[in-house]
Amino acid sequence: MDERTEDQNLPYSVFAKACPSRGTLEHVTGRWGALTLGALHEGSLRFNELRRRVDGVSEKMLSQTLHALERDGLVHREAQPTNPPRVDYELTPLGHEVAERLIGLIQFVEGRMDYVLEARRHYDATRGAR
Amino acid sequence: MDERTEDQNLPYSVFAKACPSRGTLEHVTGRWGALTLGALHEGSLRFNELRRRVDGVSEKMLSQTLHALERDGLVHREAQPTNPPRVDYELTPLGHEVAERLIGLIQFVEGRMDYVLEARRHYDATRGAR
DNA sequence: CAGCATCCAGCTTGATACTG
DNA sequence: CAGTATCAAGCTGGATGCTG
Repeated sequence: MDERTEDQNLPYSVFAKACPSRGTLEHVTGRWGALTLGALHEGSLRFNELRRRVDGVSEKMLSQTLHALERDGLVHREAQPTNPPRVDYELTPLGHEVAERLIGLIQFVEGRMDYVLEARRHYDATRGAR
Repeated sequence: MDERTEDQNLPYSVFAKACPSRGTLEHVTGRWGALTLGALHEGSLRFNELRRRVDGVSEKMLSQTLHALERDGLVHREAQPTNPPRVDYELTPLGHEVAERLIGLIQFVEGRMDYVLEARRHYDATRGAR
């Protein structure tokens, strides 16, 4: 059944369905999670700044993403009880570490896109045109 | 000018909506993509082996995932024209490099799950119970 | 400004059945 | 074994409207 849990006897394994790390990973690597972490890694931002920076995100998704990241302890929410309200979001130390690794992965992939696109061209030429 | 515009001048940026790296990243970090890369990083596997290893994946999703990764040049498909057919999947060198970074991220997060779970508990206690 | 609640279109996904 | 085809269901996510 779960031979996988055997060969990787890690405390929390994404390979285990019921493991909470699966969820956190998805918050981190999901489209909006990744972009949000990327944006906040450069500095703290307010809600609407973030919304502009992470272009294409809706209020709902940004709000949802921020809640998930905050709940996971990756983002800190600083609300000032002023009027109009001002809320700043920033990464926690852990959030920064996660963001660094994520950005590393992203930049690695971006740096190989030529190779990837070439592979795609080849794949499409061999598979499609036959 | 904001840095996003700069980003868009860079070769391939996930921050640009229309950039193909966004797609590749999603193949890599998506649930099945990540698990598939993780499984294959330990060695080549046949279709049904993979299916058993990546527990919970349906034929359709595995097939789809494999195609996407193969098309991106991360997975190599080795089909033998025997009967019954035998097909082996293995990571390409690039696939291994991507997998390593991805696994690094995953293990980092897994290693901090105690912190994350504690953050969740705190968040739920402060937000939920009011 | 900073959000939450609601609705619903559509994409993703999983089951099932079938092919080579 | 190694897939493809099809279809229904469910979840994702965007648009809209409203609150403090």
